[in-house]
Parts: sequence; C-alpha cells; structure tokens
Amino acid sequence: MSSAGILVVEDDDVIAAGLVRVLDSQGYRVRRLARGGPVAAAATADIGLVILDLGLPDVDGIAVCRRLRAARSDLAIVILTAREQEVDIVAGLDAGADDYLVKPFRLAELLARVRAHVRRLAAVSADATEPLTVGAVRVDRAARRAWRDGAELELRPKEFDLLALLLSEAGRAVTRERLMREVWDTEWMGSTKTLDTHVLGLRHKLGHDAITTLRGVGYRFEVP
Amino acid sequence: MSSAGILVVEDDDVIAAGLVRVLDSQGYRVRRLARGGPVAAAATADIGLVILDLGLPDVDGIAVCRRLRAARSDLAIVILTAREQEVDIVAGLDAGADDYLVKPFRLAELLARVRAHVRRLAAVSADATEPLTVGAVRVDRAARRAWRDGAELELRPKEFDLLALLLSEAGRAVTRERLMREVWDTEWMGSTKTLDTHVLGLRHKLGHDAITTLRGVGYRFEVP
DNA sequence: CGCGCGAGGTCAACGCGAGGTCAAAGCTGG
DNA sequence: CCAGCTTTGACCTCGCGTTGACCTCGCGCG
Repeated sequence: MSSAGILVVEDDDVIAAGLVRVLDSQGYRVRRLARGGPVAAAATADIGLVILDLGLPDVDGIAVCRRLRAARSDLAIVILTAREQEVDIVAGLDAGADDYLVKPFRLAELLARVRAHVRRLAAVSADATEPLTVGAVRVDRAARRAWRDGAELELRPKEFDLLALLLSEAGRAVTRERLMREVWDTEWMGSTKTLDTHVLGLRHKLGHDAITTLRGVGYRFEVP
Repeated sequence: MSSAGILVVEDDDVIAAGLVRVLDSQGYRVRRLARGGPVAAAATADIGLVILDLGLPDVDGIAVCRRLRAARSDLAIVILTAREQEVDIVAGLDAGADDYLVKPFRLAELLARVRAHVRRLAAVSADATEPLTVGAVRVDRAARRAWRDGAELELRPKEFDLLALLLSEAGRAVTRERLMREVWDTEWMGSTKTLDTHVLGLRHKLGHDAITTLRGVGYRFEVP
C-alpha cells in the first residue's frame, strides 16, 4: 500500500528479466512491459517510477516519454538507452524524463539513482502525512490531531507522540526502552512513573482496553 | 517566495562564473558560494536547487550534501565533481543528492538536467501564483493581498508571508523551525518572541481561533 | 498455598518554561 | 527626520511534564 511501484519498459527479455529480478530483490514492487503502450498502465496502476528503454522497436520512445509526463506530472521517469549523444540526452530530458542513463549502465549506479528518485517520491507524499486508522482510533500526524469514534480527542503533546508511535506499531509490542527513546529522546528510565502516567492519560481518553500492558516489556496497542 | 532560485557551491572562480552566467542567461535567479561551510544556512527558502562541487578544499562535500538533505527534504541537489568512480556516484546519491554529473560535464546536458529538476520542483509546489482560499480567508500571493469575508486585510509584509505559509499548509501542523526558516530565512530560534508577536498580530486580524497553537511544535491554520 | 516483592496503576501537587501580550526601542527606506 | 514595520524585553499566565506517595496485582518462591 505504501511504497510506489516501478514499471520497467524494455523489449530485451534478458535485460528486462535482470532488471526486474534485481529491483525485486531490493524490495520494490516491479512490473514489466515489453512494448511501448505504457501510458495506460502507468496511469491506472500504482506506479511511481518508470524505467523507459528508448530502443523500443516501432515506437518513438521520446513520444512515449512525453505522453507519460503529460499524463502524470508526479511520475519519476528514468530513460535507459544506448544513445549517448548529448543531443539525445537533452531531447530525452526535455521530453519530460527526470534522469537519463546510457547503456551499458552500471548496476550500482542505476540502483542508487532509483533510490534517489524513490526517496524524492516519498518526500512528497510521505507516509507520515497519511492518517493512520486502527479500529475506532484515528491519528493524523501531519495535522497532529486524533479521533476516537469520530470525536476529536484533546491530547497533550507527549500523549500525541506516544499514541502515534503505539498506533504505528498496532498489534505489536513496543518496549519501554523504545518509547523512552523515540518519544522522550532519552535512554534513561530508572525510577520514574513518567511513561506510566502518560499511558494512564491515554487510557482515560481511549478506553482502558485500547493499550495492553506487557509486564517487563512494554505496551501494545490492540487491534480489535 | 517561488523556489526557483539556484545556489552554486563551487570554489573554482572560472567554473563558477561560467555557471552563474549561463544559468542567469536562462532566467534563473542564481547565487554563488565559494566554500561549503555555511551551506546549510545559505540554503534558505528561496533556493530550490543546489549545484554542489565535491572538490571543495577543507570540506567534506558528501557531509555537506548530507546536511543539506537533512535540513531540506524538498531541495534538489546536483553534485558536480571530477570523481567518476561508481562507488563515488553511489555515495553521493545515497548522501541525499538527486543527480550526479562528472566533470568535465557537457553544458547542454547540465542545463537539460537543471530544467528537469526545476520542472519537478514546479510540479510539486506548483501554484505560488494562484490565489488560495481556506474558509473565509483568501490570499493572493502574486498581488500580496489578503481578504477575510471579502474585506481586505491590512497586513504587514511579514504577517503576509506568515499567513501565506500557514494557509498553504492549512489543516496541517507547521513547525516553528520551518516558519523561522521560510519566513525569516534563518535557522536561529533562541529566545525571542518574534514569531509569537507576528502570530498575535494575525490573530487580531483573523480572529483568535483561526490559528491553533501546538505546544512545543508550532502552529496550525484551522480549516472550518 | 499463601507470602512478599517488584512492576505497574492512580492521583494530586509542584514547578518550569513555552507561549501570550504589550509597550518601547531599533531599523530602514523615503 | 519621519513613518511604518520589525524586533526585543519584561512580565504574566497556564498548560504540561514530572515526581512522589500510596495502592494493586501478577508472579515466583518458599
């Protein structure tokens, strides 16, 4: 649901298979298209990045690139081609591509450039900005607001941070150490009731069963 | 407020002058910095793209890049360097750069890549010229005018910038750090009431509930 | 089987410091 | 030198985090 998929448009089966395999091994969702009618696929699917081979037979790759850009201004387009003339590079970039690699390309460089593009995609529609809903509880980290059964909760700053972290790990145990580290920015824990008190506050506002105590470990936000 | 500005970080006077001249002739607002020290401070709100030479004396260009990326996730960073090893390219991109060109670079290609990055920046933060309306409040950034319930507001310059930013992020939390950075062009925050005072002024003119305080975080413009 | 310990729960109170408010001083361009 | 704008500083308020006292409960151990 979260990370955007990659579409590989490449007619050479060997290169395409290699690309798909290595990208897949890096954890990306990858799809492949052998011929250049990819506008529909890129528009419909959950594609964030297109790796486009300009050497497609019968099709003008530049025109494909231009159509892709016209359809999706947010798409990342990386052109991959044997044409190394400066005029080709300029034409490709001006047709809407974000990056241009000349074959034979170096695999580690391609992967690093893909990482850079995916990182930039993530910076725009960051996961942290998407509201998070578990059961009756909903948290919008961008707005720093939270609701229960549609009613907004009045949370204190630390309560909000605590709830956001617990909810992002809903159903899983979160250790006291991690809570102290990520919410309070400290390793120290010793002899205080700070964390317990804030959990208490959350339980008052969410219902006592929303957060389960894991003795000697930490807490877990319950998914119904 | 448009982020079309380009910052050239380059110690070689000849190359830098050439870059600045040609970029300027293309209509970009360009600034130049000879050394990499105060880069983080120099990458203020009006800069959208940084061209970063890694050959700076005394400074670790990769570290500069990493600091830039940490400070501004939306910045476009283009590394320009003589180091052509694949391992250097990967290191540069993984340090947060969006693009990597090896010297001697081809000018037309550099310009095409700059166009591609600027185009993408424009696609994201697009309509700085479009009037913006949220609830009863309306802001025209091009004309630098603002209205409430159809009546024009008399805003001071800084108040206008502050309102424009808060409104562009209406419904979302905006941190004090970001407000200081983008309205006041400074990282510094110490012990002044500058921001608070301007928020006070806005509240007088917009109604006290228009802007919500988020303790320890920043402010949020409320959408009704 | 029951006892004791320690982890966690609960609550009230305290003190800090972020933010609000206003007035006066400091700028800066005309 | 004036006029508007911005910044600063003093003072105040109150929300919030922390703490400590006391209680409860689960669990291991004798």
